[in-house]
Amino acid sequence: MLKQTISELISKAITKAQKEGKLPAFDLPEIVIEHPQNPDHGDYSCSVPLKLTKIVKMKPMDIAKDIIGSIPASPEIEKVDVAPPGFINFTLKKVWLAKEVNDVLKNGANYGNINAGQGKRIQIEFVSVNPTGPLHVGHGRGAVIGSTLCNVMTAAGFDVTKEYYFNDSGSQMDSFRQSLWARYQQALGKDAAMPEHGYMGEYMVELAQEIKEKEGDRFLKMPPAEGVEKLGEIGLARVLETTREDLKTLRVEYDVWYSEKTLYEKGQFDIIMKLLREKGYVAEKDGAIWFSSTALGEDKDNVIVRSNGSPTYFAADIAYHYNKFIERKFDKVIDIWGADHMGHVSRMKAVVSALGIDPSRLEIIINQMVTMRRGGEIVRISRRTGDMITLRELLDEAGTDACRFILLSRAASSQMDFDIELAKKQSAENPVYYVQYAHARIASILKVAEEKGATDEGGDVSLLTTEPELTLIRKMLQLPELVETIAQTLEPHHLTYYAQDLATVFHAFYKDCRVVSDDKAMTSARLKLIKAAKLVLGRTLNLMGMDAPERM
RNA sequence: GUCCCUGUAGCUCAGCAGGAUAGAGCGGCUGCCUUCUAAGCAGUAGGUCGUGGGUUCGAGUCCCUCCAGGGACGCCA
Repeated sequence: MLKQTISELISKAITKAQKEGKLPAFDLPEIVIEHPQNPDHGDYSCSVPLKLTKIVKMKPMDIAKDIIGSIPASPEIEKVDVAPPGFINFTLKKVWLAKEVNDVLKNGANYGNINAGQGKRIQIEFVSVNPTGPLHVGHGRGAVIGSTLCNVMTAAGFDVTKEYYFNDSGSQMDSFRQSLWARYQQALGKDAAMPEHGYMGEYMVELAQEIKEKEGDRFLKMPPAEGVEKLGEIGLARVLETTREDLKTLRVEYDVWYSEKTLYEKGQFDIIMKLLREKGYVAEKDGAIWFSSTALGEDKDNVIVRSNGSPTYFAADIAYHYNKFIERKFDKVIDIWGADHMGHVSRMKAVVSALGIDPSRLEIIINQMVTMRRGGEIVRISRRTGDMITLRELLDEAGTDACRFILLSRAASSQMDFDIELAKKQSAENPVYYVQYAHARIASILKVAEEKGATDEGGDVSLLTTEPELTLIRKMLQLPELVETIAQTLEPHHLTYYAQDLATVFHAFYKDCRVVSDDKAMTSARLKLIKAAKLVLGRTLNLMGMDAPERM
């Protein structure tokens, strides 16, 4: 990648200048290369001379001059110059830029891939909602961020496992079973009260009705405990199936669906209890067993086994992370949780280090809440009261691509508004259509070219010299850089901005440059360019999990 | 009360490990279709980056105070 080439060029130049005695000795700082906002400042810039003033005690402009004096000529770079107060600016050769079109075409659908991950194994767990009811938008947000991040990490050269963890044991599951049991009895015309903190949503009534129609009253004929258990199993399977379907519609699919229950059945829970006990992180108090997180700097200790003997959600998650790091040996684990899990972050990191695992191998992304609006009015969403807008409803109303784009377009750490009326009403003006339109437009030009017998064969890309053409190429070349940035920062929302930028420069090119014309040589060159642009646009949409339509 | 996230244009939000004149979309206003898709393009208006200090060559970005919105503080998950 060019960014890296330039960075190396500068560090070599500094070393050379040091050897020649122009610069004093010091350890090389990290050389950050960026794109100047003002195109007059060239294609790439570096502010390292400014950073060096503290260490070197020279004027930044002088440092910059010494550095560029030691930069050799290279095939990519037209000129290197110094600009006050101490920037080094690089301008690329137009011919080199134009030739890069061939590189994009050569890489095809793989363009943008890099090898930052070097095949390291990484597990990304996201959504992981209790299987007790339908998904809502907040879950959708985690799903879109997670699946997009998976796509990008794969492109960045990591070996990614996409995983959904479902809590099929524990007290919420009990509550689900009891609620379903009550609704089932009601569906059969019996008088039954809902449990106190039960799932009050209408969907439970529908689920009970559905089961009644398929299975009849057979659960009532069993001993009550068994009936609740068997009914619960069927209900759980049904909810999981719906979850899977909804996510599939959102274009989110997993490699592994991981059951909490198995952590007890297959022994991971016992192992972590033993390990924590051996390491002295376990205390007993009030009849319960606690993880001594305060010993690791936490605010408070946390219960892992209740006084009634049942393990907590925290205990299960410890066992699950033991499985991720120790048993399955992932190099890195990323958990994507909703804002309601914020309190869970620091104790999870603490317990991971208590197990002897470097906590920097665990990354946790918290996605903030989504506020739903219908027009100006805020709609509260709560699964337990059942007052909610489901993800399914949203997908049906606004479409997968529009939903994905909106949910992806904000940093995970920002709360966001999602106005359903706007999403529906504006669907024709939604940014996603702007991007897809650029793709469809290219497809349309290619079709016209084909009809007229024009071809890109033998096209000479060095004919591409005008600003709209070169601006388009420059933007295309940023995709690999973006993949690298996202792999580092774990912030996939930048893709939506890049996609819009790329579409904008294409539309500007389209306005200024006629592709299919009487000039055969130019037609061939530009056909190459737009084929490459189509690939990059398509890849960007593909990374975001969206369609790249041939016509609109 | 303690901890975490957020506060940037009328609205919704970017601003990538401090760097050159603070950006986009939507909305407002003015133009552009006999030419490959006008779901488009060009132009224009709109900001004391919540407040007050500090760090330094330089702060929307880092530190502290305060204000506002949201979230978490459970033997729920």
